Amino acid sequence: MSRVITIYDIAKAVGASPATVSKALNGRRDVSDAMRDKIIKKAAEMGYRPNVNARGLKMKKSWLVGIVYGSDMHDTLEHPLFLPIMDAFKRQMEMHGYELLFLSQSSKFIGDSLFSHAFSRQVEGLLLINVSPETANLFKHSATHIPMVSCDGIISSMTSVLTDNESAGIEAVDYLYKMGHRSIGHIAGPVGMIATAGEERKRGFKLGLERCGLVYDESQVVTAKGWTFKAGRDAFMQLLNQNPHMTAVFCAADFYLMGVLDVCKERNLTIPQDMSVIGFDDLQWTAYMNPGFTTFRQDKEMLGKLSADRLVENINGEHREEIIRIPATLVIRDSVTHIV
Amino acid sequence: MSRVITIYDIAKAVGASPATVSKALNGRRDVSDAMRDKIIKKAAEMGYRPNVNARGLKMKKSWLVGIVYGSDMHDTLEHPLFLPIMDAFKRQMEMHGYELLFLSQSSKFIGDSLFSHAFSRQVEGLLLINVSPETANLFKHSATHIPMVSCDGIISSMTSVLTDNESAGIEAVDYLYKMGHRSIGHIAGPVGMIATAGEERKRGFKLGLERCGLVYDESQVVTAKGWTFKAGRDAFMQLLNQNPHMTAVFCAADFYLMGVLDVCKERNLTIPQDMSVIGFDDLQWTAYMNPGFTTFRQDKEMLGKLSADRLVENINGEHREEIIRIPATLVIRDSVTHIV
DNA sequence: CTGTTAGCGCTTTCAC
DNA sequence: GTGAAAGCGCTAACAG
Repeated sequence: MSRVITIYDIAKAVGASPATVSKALNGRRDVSDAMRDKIIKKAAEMGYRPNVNARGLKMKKSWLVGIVYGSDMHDTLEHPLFLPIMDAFKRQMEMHGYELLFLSQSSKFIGDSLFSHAFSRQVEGLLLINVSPETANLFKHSATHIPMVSCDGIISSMTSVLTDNESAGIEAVDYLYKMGHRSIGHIAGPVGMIATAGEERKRGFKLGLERCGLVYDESQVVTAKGWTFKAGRDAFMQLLNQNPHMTAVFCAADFYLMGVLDVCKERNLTIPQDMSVIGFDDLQWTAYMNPGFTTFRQDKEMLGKLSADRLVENINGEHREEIIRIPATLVIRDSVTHIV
Repeated sequence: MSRVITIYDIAKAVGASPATVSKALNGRRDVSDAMRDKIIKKAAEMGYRPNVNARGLKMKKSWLVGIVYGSDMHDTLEHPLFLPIMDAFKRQMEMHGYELLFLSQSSKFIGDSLFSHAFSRQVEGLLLINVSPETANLFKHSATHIPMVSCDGIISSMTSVLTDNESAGIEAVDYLYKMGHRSIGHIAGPVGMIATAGEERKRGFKLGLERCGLVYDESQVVTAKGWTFKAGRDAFMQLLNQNPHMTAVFCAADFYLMGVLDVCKERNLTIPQDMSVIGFDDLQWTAYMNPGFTTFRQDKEMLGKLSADRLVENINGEHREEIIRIPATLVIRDSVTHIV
């Protein structure tokens, strides 16, 4: 940090006092127009940059929020939702005048230590993206209260913004039903993990069946043992064995698609002729597979934006604990066939 | 920002002066052990958090660096390298005592305005991840000089940290050669884009051929018109037409794999029996395809870590402009066959 | 060892 | 309209 221009320098240059410069730069009305113009011009000329920290020190307002992401699983770092959500969040926070401090939960910084950092930097709020339940707990039990919003995961006692998984589940079944399918299976996401997405999608699946007047049987759902290819593969295998006549499967995650594909190849089942499939997340490659996969797209833009709006509301004192749901959209490609 | 504990509060509580408290808390030696213990204990008890900004104001050291990411293409937000690199960078910066401010280059904040932000926050350095050439230019021409490191892209006049693409290209050919292939094609990445990865990999391809004693012919390389599936598909089609006897293809990006797959299916070519293929990036799904794809893995951890180390060096005044290369590793799976 | 003082850059009364 | 003065929380001389 080399020699930097301060309001004192400007004051000296235009022959005014620092106070006046401050006022002019902040658009106060009690400065003559002539003086204001002169100051603003000079400031630009000298390349003045306000020292946000000094200002914050005085005003007790940092205009900084922290963002905490990631579970302990390293994989999530490659989760395609994170960056888009963060980016949308950032853009919206910028609209509100805030900037972002990056606070991932690396092992050493879990819990209180993470809070220390946040506090020491005077952050005014925290966005939690997909944090692990343990961390969430630490946060809730922390003595200090700081406005927080959880995105892509429900954390009780704070506003949570996430995809309407249940409705998506219903829509999946509905779509499959309309396409003529009557024997539908579901590979559910694991429970007890980050977020409750797995359970919610499964609930939607059941509700969808009900609405279409189909009877639900335990055998139609197999819960995968993780959000991975392998887990999907195993689950699908079991599902097929339990439902030899199944014509369609709704996967709670695109990751499972690969497993389904694998098993289908093994058993000589063609997609979509012999097996229709719907995924979840619209991962990049799903569009390029052959056939292209029909899958749900989460509205990452909205997820980030609304998280930002809620967080600002919280910061401004309007604390309300609620769960906000963003609809997912079904992206129809070629992995579901119409049967008669 | 509610009522917050300061060193004055602690001073009062233990009956010492703020200066002593400051010294004790900062591990200075000129405080009696008894007093130090008392202060530290009290501080913890009262939940004291140092105000980093106040300290920075005094010390002229913010312990903050900014991170600028993303090209103008929205897609990059889903680029699987970003988050891992950022995360590795963050962890390493943390080791050095720094925290991260998030400065994506949303359209409105390009160029000087981005600098204003960075400056106003007193950031001591900037990490540029894969920024667009235009932005890079704005940075270079900016009047203000602030230590910068470019990751995953070469920007002249600053230290750049990136994968050793050329060597990877050589290795690809070498491996293919050892597996018995003699007619090898290459789908090159587009030129003039972010980074020079495309050109570098192509250069490696040619060098590899040379080393293996194979003659290179123009027809063996087709440059894709982007980093997309579609571009890869078109390129491969052309490549096949130009080289009917080709038995292997080295793709500059995993994205191209899908296109290759597509064309192979069309032409009834089985991978790897009829066509061996190598990709680049080790995207998650490449492992789960059937067959699993052989591809290069970039060392995101190292990319982030070294970027951090170099940036800190720069901040500490050791300015050197260099290009640091990190080797990629060939992840061998089943998309290359041994021919006789 | 400990405390007093001054000042980092900024904003904000409150006189003038 | 303008400026002098005080203070945000912290640290660095420098006395004592």
